[in-house]
Amino acid sequence: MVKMRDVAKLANVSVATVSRVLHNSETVREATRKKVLSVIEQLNYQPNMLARQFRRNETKIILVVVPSIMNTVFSGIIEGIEYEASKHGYRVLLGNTNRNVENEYGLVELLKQKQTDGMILLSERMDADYIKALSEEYPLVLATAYIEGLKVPSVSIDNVSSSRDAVEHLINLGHREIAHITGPLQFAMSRGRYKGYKQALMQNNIEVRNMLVQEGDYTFESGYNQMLKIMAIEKTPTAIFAANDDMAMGAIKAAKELGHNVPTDIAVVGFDNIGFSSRFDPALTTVAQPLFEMGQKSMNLLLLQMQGEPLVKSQYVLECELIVRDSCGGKKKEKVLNEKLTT
Amino acid sequence: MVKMRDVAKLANVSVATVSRVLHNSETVREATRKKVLSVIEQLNYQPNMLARQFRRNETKIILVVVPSIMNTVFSGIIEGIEYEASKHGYRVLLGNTNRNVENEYGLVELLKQKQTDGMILLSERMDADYIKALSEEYPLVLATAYIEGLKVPSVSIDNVSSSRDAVEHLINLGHREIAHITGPLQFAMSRGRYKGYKQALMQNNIEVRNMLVQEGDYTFESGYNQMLKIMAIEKTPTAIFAANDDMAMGAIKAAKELGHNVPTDIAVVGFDNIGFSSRFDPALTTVAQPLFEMGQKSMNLLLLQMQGEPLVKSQYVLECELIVRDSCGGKKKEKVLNEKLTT
DNA sequence: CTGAAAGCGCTAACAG
DNA sequence: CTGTTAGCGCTTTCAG
Repeated sequence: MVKMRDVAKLANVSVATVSRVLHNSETVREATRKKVLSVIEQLNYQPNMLARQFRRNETKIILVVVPSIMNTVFSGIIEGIEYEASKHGYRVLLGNTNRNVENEYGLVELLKQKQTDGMILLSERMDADYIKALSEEYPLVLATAYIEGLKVPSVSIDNVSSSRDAVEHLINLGHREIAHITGPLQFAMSRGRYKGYKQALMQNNIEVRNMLVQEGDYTFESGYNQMLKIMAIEKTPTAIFAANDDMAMGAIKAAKELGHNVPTDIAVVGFDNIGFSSRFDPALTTVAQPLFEMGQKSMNLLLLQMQGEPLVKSQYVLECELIVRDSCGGKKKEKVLNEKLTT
Repeated sequence: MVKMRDVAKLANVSVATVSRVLHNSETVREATRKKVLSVIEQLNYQPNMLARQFRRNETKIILVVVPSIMNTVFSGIIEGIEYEASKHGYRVLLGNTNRNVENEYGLVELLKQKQTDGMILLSERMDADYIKALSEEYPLVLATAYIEGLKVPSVSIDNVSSSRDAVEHLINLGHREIAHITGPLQFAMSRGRYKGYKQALMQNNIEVRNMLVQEGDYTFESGYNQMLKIMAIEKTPTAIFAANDDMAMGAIKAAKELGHNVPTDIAVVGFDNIGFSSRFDPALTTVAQPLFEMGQKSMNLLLLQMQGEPLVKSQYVLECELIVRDSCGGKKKEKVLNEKLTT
C-alpha cells in the first residue's frame, strides 16, 4: 500500500507538504502543489482513512438508526438526511435494527467508540433516560420519535393536530359515526393520533364511543382484524380513521370482503402517505408527513451539535398535510396517476 | 477520554495486559483479569475503536450497497446478510445510492480506504470492468446482479428458468395469448426474464407476438401504461406476465379501469413477491426469490474472501418459487390473510 | 512557504 | 504470565 511517505519521497517534499496539499491548505506554492498532485496520481495514492480518522478523531460519517428499512416513511426522512449530509461533507450510513432494541443499543456503541461522529435515531425503543444521557455526551437527534418531557434534540410532527385535521375532514363530509383504529398505545405517537381523533369529535359535539376505538399494531393484518371487529358492532360507523396507512388498507380489505364499498358505504382515512397509498384501490386519503424536510432539519440539528454550537432551540415540530384521494369520497373520482408516485 | 494507559495504571499492570484482557487472551492470570476488568468497569473505559482499527487495519464492518432502501427484495437480502454477519462478529452498514451511480462509486471509496472490510453490491450499475478490477483487489460480492462472462463472486437467481416456470403456469391454465411487460432491456435481469417468457411459449408451440411484449421500467406507472398499450391492440391477451410485482400491479390497475376482471378476464403473474403482493386486490401470483438465503450465501462468500480463502466456487444460482395466489385464477378464491405477511 | 518531529491509542513482537 | 517498546499513517505544531 502506497503511503504518504512514498509520495513525499518521489515528489522531493516532506510528508507535511503532501498532507497540506491534500487539505487544500493555502500555504503551498502552486508549483509544489502541482508536483505533489501529479505524484499522487502517478502512484495512485489513496490516503489511509483509518489513520486520518484516528489522528483527527473524527470519521465524517453519521449513522442513522432505522427500525426497519422497508418503510417509506423512514426512507423519505433518510433522503432528506442524505441530501443535507452530503452538502456538508458527511457520509450517511444506515444501521438497521429490525425493530429489535438490542440492535439499537449495539449501534450506539459505534457512536461511543467514535466510529461515527453523530447519530440520528428514527425510533424510540430505547430507554428514555438512557437516550437522554447519551445525548448529553454525543451528538444525537431524534427524528419522528420524541420523548415527552425530555429535552433531547428532536424533529417531529404534531400527531395530535394532524389527526384532528384528518378526522375533521371526515366530519366536514358529513360523517358522525367515525371509528378509529389506533397504534399500540404504549407509543406516544399512537396516543397522539388517538387524542387528535377525540379532539375532533369533541369539538364537533360528537360523542366518543369506546366501541368504535380499537387498538391495532400498525400492521395491515391488525387493520383488517380490528375492522372486522368494528363492523360487528350494532351501529356500524360510516367512516374510519386509521393511525397509519397499512392499517387503513387492511381495514379497506375487510370492508370490501364484508360487501361494503369504499368510499360510498364507508370512508377511510389513513396516516403516513406511504408509497403504496396512491396505488391502492381505492387510492387512500391520508396525512403526509414532510419527510424530506424532517430529514434535513434533523441533519442540521446534528451538524450544529457536532460543531459544538449551543442549541438555541432543540425541538422542532413540522406541519403535516392531508392528501385527499378516493378512499374518503371527499373528491370526485378522477384519473389516477396524475401525481408523482414514489417507489 | 479514558484510555488504556489509565486503566493500566490504576490496575497496576501494563497496557499490554489490559489489551490482553480485552481480547480474551488465555495467557492472563485469573486474578489479574478480574482486577483489570473491575478497573475497566470503574472507569467506564471504552476502547478507542479508531485506534484499534487503524492498528489492526480492519474495521469488522461490511458495507452493503443498496440502490434503494424501500424495496422489499433488498431488505429481504439484507436480513440474510445481517444474520450471517453478526454470527461472525461483523457489523453491517448500508449505503444507499438512490439508484445513482455516482453514489455507488462514492461508496466504493469506503472500501478502498479500508473503512470497511468488504462490500456486497445489490446492484449492477457500475461499469463491469471496474467491478471486476475492484473484486480482484478487495473482498466483494454481487448479490442479485450478476455480470455475464465476468468471474466476480456472485449470488443470483436464474431469471430465465423462473420466468419460464411462471409463464408455463399460465399456459397450463389454458392461456395462449400471453403478454409480457419487461424491465428495461439494458439490464441482464430484464433480458433473462424476457428470455424465460419466450422459452415457455416456444416450448409450447405458441407464437411469440412482438406486439404482446412491451418494455416498462419496473415502476407501477410503467406497468399501468404498458398495459393500456397492450389492451389497445386488436387481439388482446388473456394473461400477462410482468417482470416485477410493481408493474404487475400497475397492469392490474389498468385492466380494472378498462372494465376487465382479474383473474377471470385477464390473469396476471408478477415477479419478486414484494410485501404488498399478498395484500393487493387481487392477491398477486408471483415468483419469490430466496432472499434471506441469498443474503446468507453472499455474506458467506464475502467471509471466505476476507479470510483470504481461495474461492473454489464463486458463482451461486439459487432456486425461486412460484407463489400462486388469486391474480392468475390458478387456485380457488379463498380466505386471505392465511399466510405470513411481512411489512 | 516548507520541513522536522511529536504523538494520536492501540497491538503485537520480544524479552523477561 | 507480564512488561517494554516499536511502530501503524497521518496531522499539526513549531521552527526555520
